[in-house]
Amino acid sequence: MGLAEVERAAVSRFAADGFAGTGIRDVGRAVGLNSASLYHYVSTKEDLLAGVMRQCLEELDRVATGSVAGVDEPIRQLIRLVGAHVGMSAQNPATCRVTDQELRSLTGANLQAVMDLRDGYEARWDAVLRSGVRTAGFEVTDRKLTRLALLDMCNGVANWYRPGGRLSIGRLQLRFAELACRMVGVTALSLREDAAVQTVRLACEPGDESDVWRASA
Amino acid sequence: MGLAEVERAAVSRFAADGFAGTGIRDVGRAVGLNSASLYHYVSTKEDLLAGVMRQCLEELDRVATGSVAGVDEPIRQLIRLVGAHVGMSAQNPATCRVTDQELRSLTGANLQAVMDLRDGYEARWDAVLRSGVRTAGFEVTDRKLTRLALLDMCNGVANWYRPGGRLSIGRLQLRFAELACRMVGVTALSLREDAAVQTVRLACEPGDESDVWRASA
Amino acid sequence: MGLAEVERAAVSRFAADGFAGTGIRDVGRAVGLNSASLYHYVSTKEDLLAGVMRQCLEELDRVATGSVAGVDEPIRQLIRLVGAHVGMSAQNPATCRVTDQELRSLTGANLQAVMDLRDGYEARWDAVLRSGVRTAGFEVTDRKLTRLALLDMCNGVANWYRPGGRLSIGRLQLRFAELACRMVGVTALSLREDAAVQTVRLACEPGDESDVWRASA
Amino acid sequence: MGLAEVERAAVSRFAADGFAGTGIRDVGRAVGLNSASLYHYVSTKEDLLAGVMRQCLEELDRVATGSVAGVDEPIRQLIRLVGAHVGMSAQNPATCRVTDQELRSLTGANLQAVMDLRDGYEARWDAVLRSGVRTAGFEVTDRKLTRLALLDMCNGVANWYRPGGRLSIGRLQLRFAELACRMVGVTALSLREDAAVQTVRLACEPGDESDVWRASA
DNA sequence: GATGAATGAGGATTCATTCAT
DNA sequence: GATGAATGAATCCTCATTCAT
Repeated sequence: MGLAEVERAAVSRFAADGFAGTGIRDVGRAVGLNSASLYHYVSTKEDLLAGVMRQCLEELDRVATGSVAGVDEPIRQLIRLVGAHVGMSAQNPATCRVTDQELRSLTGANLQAVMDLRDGYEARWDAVLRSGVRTAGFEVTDRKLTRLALLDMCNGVANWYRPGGRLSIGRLQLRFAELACRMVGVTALSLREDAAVQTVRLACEPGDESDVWRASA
Repeated sequence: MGLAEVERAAVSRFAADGFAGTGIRDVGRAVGLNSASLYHYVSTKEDLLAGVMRQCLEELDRVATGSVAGVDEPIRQLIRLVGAHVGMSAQNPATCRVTDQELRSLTGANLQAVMDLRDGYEARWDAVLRSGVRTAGFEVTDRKLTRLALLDMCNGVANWYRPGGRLSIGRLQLRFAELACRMVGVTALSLREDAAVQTVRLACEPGDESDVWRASA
Repeated sequence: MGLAEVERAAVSRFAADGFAGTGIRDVGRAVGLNSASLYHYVSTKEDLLAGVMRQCLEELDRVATGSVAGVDEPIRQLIRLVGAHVGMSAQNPATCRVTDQELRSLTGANLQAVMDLRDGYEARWDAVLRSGVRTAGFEVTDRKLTRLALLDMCNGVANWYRPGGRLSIGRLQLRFAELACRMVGVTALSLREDAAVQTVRLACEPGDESDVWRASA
Repeated sequence: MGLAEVERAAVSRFAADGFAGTGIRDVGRAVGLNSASLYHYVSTKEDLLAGVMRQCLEELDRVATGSVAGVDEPIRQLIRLVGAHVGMSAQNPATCRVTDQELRSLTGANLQAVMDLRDGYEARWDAVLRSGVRTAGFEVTDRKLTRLALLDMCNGVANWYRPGGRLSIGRLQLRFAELACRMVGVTALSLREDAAVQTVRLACEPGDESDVWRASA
């Protein structure tokens, strides 16, 4: 028993019922711990949330950064960003859902820290789009709008993808990269190599045995 | 004072803090009513939520249905669906956010009813994609995935669009329709006419004076 | 049922078990109210305490001020201060005990407000001693120490006096005034008239039926 | 590390925040011990309290008994009782405060034992007053009331005296003895010798470095 | 000696809801 | 149509205490 187990249980419940809709007792029940015992591993319900959100965004940033490192062509960078994001979302759907939807549940320093991470990450996408428009013939009418559309599309994956489902993660990355390329009006030559960004399963992502997906029908 | 005011207040709070994170007293405070008085207009907190979700989905379906009625070409149908969805999302962002995110807060008959509406609506998109692939040369590798990507992209609008912002709703519809066409690999001839689907402001959508957007930074 | 009843119950319990030793449910039980219902009358447990402490100190100050108004001779002023303090303590023993012992349970603005009241009241005693020493032959070796000894002696009344006991309040005032005069080395001529300061029962002082005294043995 | 250190920490916290307001973890933190480790030295939080109260009352009784042993004149006995009590209070203010105020926190056998000690001690004062009235011209109108006034006055010392303050303990004893003599209407001849009763610092009295006095302002 | 882990009970406070007025 | 009063259940979190290590 340790922090990781607690976080997995928490993410599982938060993803299913939302942060506000989840009681600390629910989390406890999900790890097989008295609600009081949780407080050996965690200082506050909100800190528990903030912890997993930070892990998620930090890993996302790390993967994204790594994936575009040493790659010059903007279209290949874009494909890799999509691959990274989709890979992370598909491999850690619960954590990503929580990270995407529970900003409003944070306050004070937690909120600030997570918002900073998110803003930094989004800036990375914006930079790729900008250079693509400038030097690689991206046909983008409204850069900000395109960035939002791309990110919302990719974020969606965490809402419906189930590990072990019909599509493999590799296929998913390929398809979304293809869509992204079309959205910026560019035909890519190296889709297959670039989209397959390797991502990891986060320590806080609940295992498949959890019932996160029960209520989604 | 009437049901509409109560619903507006409720949507405003639900959109800002989530259903579980909103107290019935918060809703009351937002309409200037004692929490007990709310129960003259509403039978239950959950019913209040279910009511606005139903209104939203029913209007969405009505607009979508109307927009494609009498239109034969699949690409024009798709453009109109996008226009309808984006228009609704931009004109009723709070309601659409709530509708999109609070399925998990419903139970029993409420859940069933709303899920049925949603499934019907999504089937409509699927039908357009199917006929597009069959008869209009849509380049769609995976139909279900494309539908999800399209809908997630469009749903995203409700998360960041602010009425009176930089972009008019018409522009927004145009841009998103353009993106959608690219995603299905088709060049449209009548973007401008088809995308501008007329949508209404729902009775339950809170006015601009509300502070729904405060915490979104 | 109203705030006064709640305060009486609270004072009764606080006096018996201390503020920290009293649960909000205990207070509720003592008024015959669900613990949740208390929050219709009171915003916070600490505010409940602060309220009664302020009432007590304000009334004490009012009585003391009134008792010395228009009286010139310091010894008569001293006798009246003693009469006022002893009268208040005897008529409101529970409230006075709580006020005397629970400063440490207050925080922030509550603490500041009550400390200001207390300091103002003590300054009044000091002023009488000073003028007594200067103009009325008080034999006081150490003024501050004498003030502390006098006040501690008078405060003690609230710890053991029971309304309806052996001594009437009038007798008590007389005896304590006598002791105070001796302590400052002065023989008073008008003990009987001056000591009998009229005091009131506070709205928050619990009635005799309460079991405040149970545990004192 | 030993029982004494634990008791010192406990007294320090109890004096500052009260018994009920002090958590066992607070005590632990104050000795640099895990809360579980405290239970090697102590069987129960209440027993910890009872232990220090007993030490205090036993030492008080010992000092008082010793101080009047072999002294015949009631006035000299009274002076010595005052000297003993004031000396103990000034040298062990935290312990004496706790002992004076936390009777209500004891139960069962602990309560009985401490009440017996206290009653025995008070009886000693009463005896001195009685013999003073009978054989030494004490002008005491109400013996019980006088005893209470004397003891409350002396007990007060523990609430405001700080070791190393303006007054030495010797001075303090002298002043209080003087006040006591006046209260019983007798002029003493041997104040200086009799008042200077030697007292000890209890093993459970926290050192000056503690922050017991922080909140007293 | 010391501690981390664990827990049932209870801390203050808020919850959605009811009902008499 | 509106509200103040009331409540049982639940909220997050802390309590004193135990025990295996």
